[in-house]
Parts: sequence; structure tokens; C-alpha cells
Amino acid sequence: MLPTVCACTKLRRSARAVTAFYDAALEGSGLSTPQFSLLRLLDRSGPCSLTAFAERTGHDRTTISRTIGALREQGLVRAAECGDQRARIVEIAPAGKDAIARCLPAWEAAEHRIDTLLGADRQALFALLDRIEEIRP
Amino acid sequence: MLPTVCACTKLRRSARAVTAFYDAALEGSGLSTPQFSLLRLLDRSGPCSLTAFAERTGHDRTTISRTIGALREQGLVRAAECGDQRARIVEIAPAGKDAIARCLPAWEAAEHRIDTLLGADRQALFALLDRIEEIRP
DNA sequence: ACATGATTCGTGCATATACACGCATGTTCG
DNA sequence: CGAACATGCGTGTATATGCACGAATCATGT
Repeated sequence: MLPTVCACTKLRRSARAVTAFYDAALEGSGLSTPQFSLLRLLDRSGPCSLTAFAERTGHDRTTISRTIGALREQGLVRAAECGDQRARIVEIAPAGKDAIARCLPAWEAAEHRIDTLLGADRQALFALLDRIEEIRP
Repeated sequence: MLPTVCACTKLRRSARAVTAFYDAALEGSGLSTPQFSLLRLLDRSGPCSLTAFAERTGHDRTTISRTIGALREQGLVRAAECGDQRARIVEIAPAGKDAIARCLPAWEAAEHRIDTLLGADRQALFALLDRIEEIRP
């Protein structure tokens, strides 16, 4: 592996490696890593407009729009009522909770692999990544 | 921002944030963050087959094939001779070195922003990401 | 009420990413 | 030599990502 001196390249490389590992863990579940991740975040977030959910998750609004749209077509996410006709409030559907429950063992097994690699330094990594995310100009 | 307990989600989120910052730094240069990153890696790698370059950079081979193809069309990368007719050996072209020189100030300014955020902990982050990349099954 | 600006969203477009498949070339063994 | 396997690529397909643009809705001031 070529060494990288650049933090951006390094982070993107690590993210690809981790994504591949989690994708393999979700193999056959019908959900991709981003889909499962967003579904779980929506579960914890509660009913939420798309724009607000995008801001809360650090995604582009249109990425959220399309990914949540796919989850909605699968019945994992549903629309909630809202006074503002512009906003599309979404929340997790019962089938979405089932999907999370179904995928969680494999997901947490992957998470456990991370723990094996990092041990107590996991907290340190998260703290460093928190600082990295302050990069927004 | 919703807190994330998952290392995968966290890493991907950080990678998106950093990518956006570097993309902004390269604004108007004609190169994207992945393109500049790969061009620079190829420069340091030296002539290399696509498969070998993919392995060295942690990308899928077909991602390399297409991205390097785009750089080749721009004249930043060129083919080199090789006995094996299957392999496509590529190396950086003079125009590619020029492009790197042209983009480097902006790139290093972004890198400097990382240093501001991380300081001496930069080494620690890289060490943790090295461990993360051992995740491959 | 209405015009103006702000907010919320969807869609078109482009690139990044990676899997599945097939083609061309190279290697090995009988 | 020739068949069978291995290696290196390109392309088709699909999702992820985000920018630019425009449509629909809402809020505000007159």
C-alpha cells in the first residue's frame, strides 16, 4: 500500500475499507451500508424533515432525498403529517424497525471487529474525527 | 449533528466533510479531489499497471480504470511500454506534473487547515486509521 | 390581498465507487 | 502443440454523492 501524507486521501481510503467490510456484513440483507446507517439514524432522530435530517447526518439534502425515497419504496420509512406543505416529514416505519433488528447482529459483529482493532483507542478516534468535522469553511 | 455510535458511519461522515473541504480548495483547477489524489499517488508510485495501482491505493480496479482513463484523456497520464500485452502500464505525463504543481498550493492550504485542527495528534489519527485499514476480511 | 423574498423539495447532470461479466493475453501441463 | 487455467482489462449496471436549477409553498411587509 502506498503511504499517504494527505489526511483527505487517508480518510477516504479508510472509509472505503470500512465500508467494504460493513457491506460484506450486510450481504443478503437487502440494505446497503449507507441505507442501514441512515435508517438507524432516522430511528434515533424521530420524525424529521429531509433538510433537517440532512443537516443532522452531514449529508447533502439531495442524497438524503433519494436514499430515503428508496427506503420509503421498500416500506421501511413512511411520511408523517405536517402543517407545512413544503416539508416532507419522514419517520421510521414498523418494517424499518424490523429491518434494523434483523441486520443488527451482523452490524454489531462488524462493530466488534473495529473494537478488536482499536480497543480503548476507539474513543480517541471518535474525538479526532469530531475535530476533523469542524473543518467546514 | 446526530451523534453516531458506529465507526463506519462516523468515518464516512468525516470523509465526506473533508472531501467537501478539499473539493472547495481545488475549485476551478479542473481536477476533483479523487483525481488530484490519484494523480499525485501515481507520481510517487512511478509506472504501474492498473491492477497494481488499485491495490496500492486501496481502490477497486475498475474505479482506477475509469479515473485514470479520464486523466489520460486530459493528457495528465500516459501509457508506458510493457512486455505483457494484457497490462496497461501508466505513468504521470509532464502535463500531469504541471497540474500537480499548479494545484499543490491550494491542496497544502487545506492540509494546513487539518494541521490547525489536529496539531500533533495528526500522527495519532494516521496510526489509528492504519489499524482501521487492517479490517479487510 | 398581493408582491417579494425565503424555505423546502425534486430532478438533471456529473463523478466516485464497486460488483458481475466477458474478452484478450499469458502460463502450465500433458 | 493444444487445452485448461490464470491474469489484466473494459464495460454494463447500480448506488452514493453533491452541485445547479427550477417548482411549490410559506412568511413578511405594504
